[in-house]
Amino acid sequence: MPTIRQVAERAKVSISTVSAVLNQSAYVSPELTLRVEQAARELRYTANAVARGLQSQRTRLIGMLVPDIAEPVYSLMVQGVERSLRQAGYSLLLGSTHNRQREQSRYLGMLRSKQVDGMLLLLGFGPEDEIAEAVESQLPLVFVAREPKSVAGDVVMVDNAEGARKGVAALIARGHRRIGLVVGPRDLAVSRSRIDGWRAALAQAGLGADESLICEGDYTDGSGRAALQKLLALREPPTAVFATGFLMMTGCLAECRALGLAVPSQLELMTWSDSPLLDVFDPPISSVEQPSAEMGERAAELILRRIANKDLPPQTIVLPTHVRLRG
Amino acid sequence: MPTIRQVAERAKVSISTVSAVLNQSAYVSPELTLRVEQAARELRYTANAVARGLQSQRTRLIGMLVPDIAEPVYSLMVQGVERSLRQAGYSLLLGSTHNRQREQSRYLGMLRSKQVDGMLLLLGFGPEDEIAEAVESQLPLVFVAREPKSVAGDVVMVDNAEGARKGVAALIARGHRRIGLVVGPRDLAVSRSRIDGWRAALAQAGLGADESLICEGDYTDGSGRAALQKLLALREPPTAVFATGFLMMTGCLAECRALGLAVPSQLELMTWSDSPLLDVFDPPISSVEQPSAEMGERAAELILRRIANKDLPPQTIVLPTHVRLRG
DNA sequence: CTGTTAGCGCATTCAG
DNA sequence: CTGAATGCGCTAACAG
Repeated sequence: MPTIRQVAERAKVSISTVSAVLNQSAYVSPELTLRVEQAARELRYTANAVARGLQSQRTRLIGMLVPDIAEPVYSLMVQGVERSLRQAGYSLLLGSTHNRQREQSRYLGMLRSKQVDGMLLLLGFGPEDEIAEAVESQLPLVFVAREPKSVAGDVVMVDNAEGARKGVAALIARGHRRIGLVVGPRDLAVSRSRIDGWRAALAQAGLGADESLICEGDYTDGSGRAALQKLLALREPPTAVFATGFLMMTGCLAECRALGLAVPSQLELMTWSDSPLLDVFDPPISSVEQPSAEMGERAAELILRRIANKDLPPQTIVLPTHVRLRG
Repeated sequence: MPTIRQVAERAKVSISTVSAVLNQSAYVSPELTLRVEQAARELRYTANAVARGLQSQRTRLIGMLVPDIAEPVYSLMVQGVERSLRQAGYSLLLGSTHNRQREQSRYLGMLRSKQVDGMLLLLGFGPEDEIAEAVESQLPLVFVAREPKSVAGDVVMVDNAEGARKGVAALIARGHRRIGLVVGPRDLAVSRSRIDGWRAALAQAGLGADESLICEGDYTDGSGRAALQKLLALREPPTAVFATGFLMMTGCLAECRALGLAVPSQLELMTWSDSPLLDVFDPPISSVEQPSAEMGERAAELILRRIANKDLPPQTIVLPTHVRLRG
């Protein structure tokens, strides 16, 4: 790889002149500019971003941690983030935590050491203090689809309680009285909010909230299958199940298949996802839609904004959810 | 962020001693080792990977370019790559090219400037010379799901011609005689191979290959819809359509829905994907499965191997495809 | 306006 | 076995 020095030698100027024309950071006479540009082209010179990063203390790197890249909701968010970042000339450093505390910590350290200019944290688990530390370290940070209670940072989210309430209310309006809820781990605020929404909808309809209808999963399809088994084993099984994750829903669906249960006639399914696949496949699965790709875009915008100005007050963006009834 | 110098001062040793214990690159007396470790812990010291990268000329960064992160096949590959890289202590720099030549060039430059230790190129478009240049630049490079003709590099792929042949043969075995083919752009070797496979299957069955049954798409669902429209408008429309991309298939399916065409009874659909969703949804869509996640893993292993030893002979890994008949 | 110089944080000689 | 010195490639003062 050619260095700036080689370009300078070839153009017969000093390295600072080369730097000046490359960064347009100072006036350079047209003829020297031309000589430099030509030399750079001939050498196929590309500035070394590592050296530049060391000097400027900015890497133009944004770290992003997601639970699982292959889950449609997250890949949509990643897509949105990537789109915004690329436009702004930033690159994306992506990591998958698989909802594991250990992986998250490890990645947090890795991203810190790589000197990312900012981080996007999706639905992180675990002790708030580790996160709080990251916040205090002044590193620009945006939480996505997470509800940090203790820390004051930038957040992009949807109103989980309200979304769940609307979804369950829609199921009630369809005549369901016992509605199972498959949520993620309870130590996530997101899960608790959704449970609250489920309760609120039932209360509004004057229905009791049978806690045994709540199943905890870990967003894998396996946990979805297990949850459905548990729900169907109840003395009074639900007639509808709201599985708040795409894979957990497909797990439920697979279990229905295995049991020969007709969907939605024998058991109605609802999920939390905005995958366009729900429109083209049977059985019809209603859903609470969140604008995942847009959340990613907004998160990227937020982090860039904060990088530009660290003193901005923390901002929370709450995007709307929509109930999509199908079938 | 604390620097190595601050750690040294706090531990009352020299910088090189700190470096030695942190990298275990030289013997340091137990007591000094202890002092250094404690100082590092107290300061929450994390080595600056940028400075280290500048010095060592290795960033432990791997760049990966995919056409579209949200396409299931690619998110599976990304997942596989990320899994392998993380284990090896490398980070993933991810970019989406949207099958656009411009974006690909831009990213290629960006990754070069970021001094990635290696690159994973998925199904890249465009002039081979740009790619060839990257190869000649000695930068470790692995092609995935691409068939570079001119260059000799590491490759992970599936046998596209054979996969397509098997898929079409299966459709023929089901009684179909006119089989539409929706492929990606013809300037991709992958597409040409699949067309070859389609032809081979027809030839083996003694059927003519009507070229008007071949539609070119761009892997978006919109292009899938358009392709199906075109196929159905033929004087003699196909009874089965092989859409060689997940989104192109869902596009076809959406169009069938819009037209009230029953799948598979009136029109059978086959796709090229290993999305587990195909197992749980209706209508049954047969598929030619490729092990996408594994391709990602193998690609990551290959690039790490090459980084470790640049002089290894180029290797091509061809993974098997499987026909999954559904419905 | 252009060239010289001093670090950015770290790893790595080489003396001591 | 430990510490002082050099340079990775680049930017930003500063001097000329």
